Amino acid sequence: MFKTFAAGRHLATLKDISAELGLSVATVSRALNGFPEVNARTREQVEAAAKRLNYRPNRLAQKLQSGRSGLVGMIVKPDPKSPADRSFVEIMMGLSQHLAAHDMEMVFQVAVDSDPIAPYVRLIEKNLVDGFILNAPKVDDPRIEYLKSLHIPFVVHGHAGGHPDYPFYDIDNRLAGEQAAALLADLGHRRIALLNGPVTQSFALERQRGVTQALSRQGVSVPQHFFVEDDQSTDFGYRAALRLLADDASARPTAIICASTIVASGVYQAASDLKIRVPEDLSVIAHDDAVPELRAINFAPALTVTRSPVRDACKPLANALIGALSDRPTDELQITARPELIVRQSTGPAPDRRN
Amino acid sequence: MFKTFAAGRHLATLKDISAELGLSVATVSRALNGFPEVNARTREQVEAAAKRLNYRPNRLAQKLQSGRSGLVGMIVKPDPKSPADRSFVEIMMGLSQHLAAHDMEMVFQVAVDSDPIAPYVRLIEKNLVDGFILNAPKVDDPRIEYLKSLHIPFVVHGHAGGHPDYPFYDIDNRLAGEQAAALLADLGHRRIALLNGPVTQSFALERQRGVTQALSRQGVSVPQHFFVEDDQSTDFGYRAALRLLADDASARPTAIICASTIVASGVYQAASDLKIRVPEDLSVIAHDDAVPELRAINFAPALTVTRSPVRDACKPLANALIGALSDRPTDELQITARPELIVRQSTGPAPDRRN
DNA sequence: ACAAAAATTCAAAACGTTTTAAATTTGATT
DNA sequence: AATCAAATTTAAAACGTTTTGAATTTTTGT
Repeated sequence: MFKTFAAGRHLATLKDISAELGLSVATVSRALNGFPEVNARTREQVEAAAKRLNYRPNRLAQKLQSGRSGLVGMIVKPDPKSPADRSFVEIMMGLSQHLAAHDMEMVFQVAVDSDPIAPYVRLIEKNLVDGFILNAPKVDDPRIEYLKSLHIPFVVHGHAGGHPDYPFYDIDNRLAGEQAAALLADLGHRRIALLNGPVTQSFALERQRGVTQALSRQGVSVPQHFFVEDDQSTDFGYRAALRLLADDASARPTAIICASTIVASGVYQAASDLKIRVPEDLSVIAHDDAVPELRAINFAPALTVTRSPVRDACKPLANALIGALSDRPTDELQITARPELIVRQSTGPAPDRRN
Repeated sequence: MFKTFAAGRHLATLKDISAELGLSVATVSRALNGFPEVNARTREQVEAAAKRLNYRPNRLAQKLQSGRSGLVGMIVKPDPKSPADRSFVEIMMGLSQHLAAHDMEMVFQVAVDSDPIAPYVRLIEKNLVDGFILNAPKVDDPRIEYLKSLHIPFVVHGHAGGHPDYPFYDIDNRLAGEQAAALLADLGHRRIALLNGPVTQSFALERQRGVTQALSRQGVSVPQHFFVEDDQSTDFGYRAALRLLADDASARPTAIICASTIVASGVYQAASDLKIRVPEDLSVIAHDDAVPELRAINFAPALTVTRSPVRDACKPLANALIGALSDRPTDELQITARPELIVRQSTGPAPDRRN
């Protein structure tokens, strides 16, 4: 049998401190909040008493007064097409840590609604959160327009195309595509396939642009059906690779660019099933978010990647969110990180160039 | 450039409604909260006005008054030994949905501290949450003692051994172990190995007990080194299986019980590398949480499992938490679910029994 | 028509904080 | 010692809600 939350204990309040010291509540509040006008000795006493009584400000009362709650919302929408996609977890975990360092908390919610903004409305109308973290933005994401129209602070992991006027952290997905395609083209590959995420997601669109750009710069043109898009599952990688590699050796791709290590593992499987050797017959390169599940270095042969750890996004995102909450100008809070090209054993010269 | 949260809009308050109708704030509050003493016509008017003005109660003000916030905390501690363990995600996502249906929210936090209760203290002292969801309890988990001592409501996914006097949802892990071991023993297996989770976690301890119990009932005894425990990674499954199966055919296990499908996939890999056939030379059975990442049915051969979907826990857990928050007696809120034994193609008669 | 009872509404206090404007104390200057 | 300014502290209001106890209105019984 449980007592209610409040029943158990009494947390010290400003009033307790003020009673203890014979000061007014106002002075105590100011002392603790570092106002310049309070006497140095008074401040010391107050701080000592606060520590002694184990005082913790009541966030809810603060918010009631100030309009700030120290809570930020993160709403994730599971994609029914790829229920195993847990890319948000990394961000959530990292962000939560950095927010905690600034004494903020994250309110988490799963969106089940089909209306993309409904869960945001819900949280906003509850008057609970100061701002939001958005992830996996779609091209022209309606959530962004909505939050902007309400002047509610938010930061975006990724960005939604165009010239964003909101804070975001993103990696240079176009560059990642370019790096991968350029590496392969330099190795003599001419039939290069791309197993991409859905191009309604802006990261996938950018990657595709990067690949296309690098290829056309190098004068390589590939058939349309070499560009495949779907969820980012191993299964997708497996099936798509099987199909592409079913053609005879003169028509099938000699290199595959994968949206993720997850997809690449499917490609490895397909190649192994078809007795196609990596990298002799087929070069494989993937983009690597460095999530712990599937590490590129553990592939056999070790996987060549364009690498940009998701973890890297967390601190800048937390800082950007805090900046946005305190009215700092947006343009200071826009970060585009460069992926790193790491060449391992899964890429090699095009088959007709060997020897 | 962003305005602060509050700057943008004005949410209707009780005062607005009371002004609109010429009533007192108190009456409006009562009307909306279904108090019996308000006149039926008045209530109608108030409800109409509330809808018209799109009134939403300010949760923070409510909490300030009532001591309830409608927020529950979930704190997860990533295990440094198995950084890829994301078993909490399923619970988080499911629970968040059910909580939302009751107009509650989940505050999420990652624990970095080595002190297991520190993050709980933090959240409690902020005076923010009404209760907690605990997951992955250790045997005699200190968090449970702490929360009980403070009379703070919580529910546990899993349980911490003994005769719990707190609300929990757990599967019958001992039964799962028994089912698996009994199936194998019935098939004639005598050398049965167990790749378990760490027995400091109570689920793993229970499974082990179940296995031991079933085996001793059937008069089977296995060498100590057949019981292995570690994180629940594919890698662990792979390495442990390689080691166990390295012995010659008369000494090595003829069946392996795995803590999860993840571990089983490592075992399959090892068997494949050693040219040991499943199920002819080796039977494999795993416990299946039915997480979307790795589905037992997609294994080749399809994996025999004891199955109990994590998802099933979410609704009972949400209900239990809500019950705990409203002082319902604990014993109504204790649920132990039976796993289901699903025999597929990865288990068969012991090799010496074939034909 | 009048008092008593019941039904309904109200004003005010409370929750814990911040902030405004005013009051008090201290120190310096004459 | 009196005056003025600066430094420090205070009381009170505000945020939006619920609840207490009292006040008002309506209904009932005679």
